[in-house]
Amino acid sequence: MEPSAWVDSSLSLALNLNPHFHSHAAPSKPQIKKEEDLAEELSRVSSENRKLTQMLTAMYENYSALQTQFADLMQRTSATSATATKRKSPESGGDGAQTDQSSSSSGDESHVFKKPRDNSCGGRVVATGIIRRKPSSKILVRTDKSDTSLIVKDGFQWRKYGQKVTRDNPCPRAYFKCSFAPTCQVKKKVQRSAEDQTMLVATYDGEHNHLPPSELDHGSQRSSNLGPATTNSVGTSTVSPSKPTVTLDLIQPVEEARLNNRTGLGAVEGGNNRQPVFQQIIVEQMASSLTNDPGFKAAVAAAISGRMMESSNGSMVGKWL
DNA sequence: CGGCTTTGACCGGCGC
DNA sequence: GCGCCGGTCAAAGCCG
Repeated sequence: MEPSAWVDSSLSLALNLNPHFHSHAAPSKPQIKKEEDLAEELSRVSSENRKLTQMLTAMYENYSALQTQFADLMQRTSATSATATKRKSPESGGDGAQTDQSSSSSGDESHVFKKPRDNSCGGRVVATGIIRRKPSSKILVRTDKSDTSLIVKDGFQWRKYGQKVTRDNPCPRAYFKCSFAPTCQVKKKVQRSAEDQTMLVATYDGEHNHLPPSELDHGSQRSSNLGPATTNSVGTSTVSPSKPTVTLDLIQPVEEARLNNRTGLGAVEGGNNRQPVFQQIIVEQMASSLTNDPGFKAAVAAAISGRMMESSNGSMVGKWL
């Protein structure tokens, strides 16, 4: 399945950016005319604001639908693998996402707790998501075919400290440490998927003990993003005009679901029945994230100025600038 | 010159 | 004990 096919993530900026195109002939009473124009513009801006809010809400609903579908898929997968694990199948090498979940995440666990094979049963349980003793998450990032780098832009600052070719994948695996805070011990591994080489698989180990640099720059107070390796829930990397990537967090939905249950912000048992207040918070965060992003501002400014140049023959530029 | 990447060497765990 | 493998170290080189 192609996630990007389900969610239309394109943000149309084709708004009505020229408020004066339906102005009448030269006014005889300029002052009144100006007030009328201002009122008209105000109502227009309000309606566009509503449009944007609706778009954000729609985006959020698509996101929730994806999460629900993935949670269902994971439940079915774990149900089947619970029976499948009775017969040990090392290196089944099958479907990428599924094998990643079962084999490599248990491997990640083993490296942190230094008791890798002592409790192989425990490892299996961990892999199915019933017990998670360590914040480890995995994300898949679709990249351009021509992009050969192993860089996943997630809003954090990473220093590469190693690269290795592993046995089960001809593509090298890169090892990164968080370099933003010296005390931050978060690591991540990035490797191209063996099945689909346009997909980067990033595995995060540990928790950041700081905000993402981009968040700090903006003075944002969203400390809730300190979660497991902070897989940039809604704000950080979604605005990346230079690289049209679709990020699908394969672990976070489960984690977030539990968090929501704890905080009472939303229930996820068996479906997508979050409370409106949570939706509103998400929408507000997305909007805030967009408005705080200098890149987004620049893109909007460029779009606006472009439209102005097109439709106003240059005469209205002065009014807008 | 400092920070980052590259890359071969090294280390520890595990299976045989 | 030996070899394999994944993960890490650290020296060398690169770059702004």
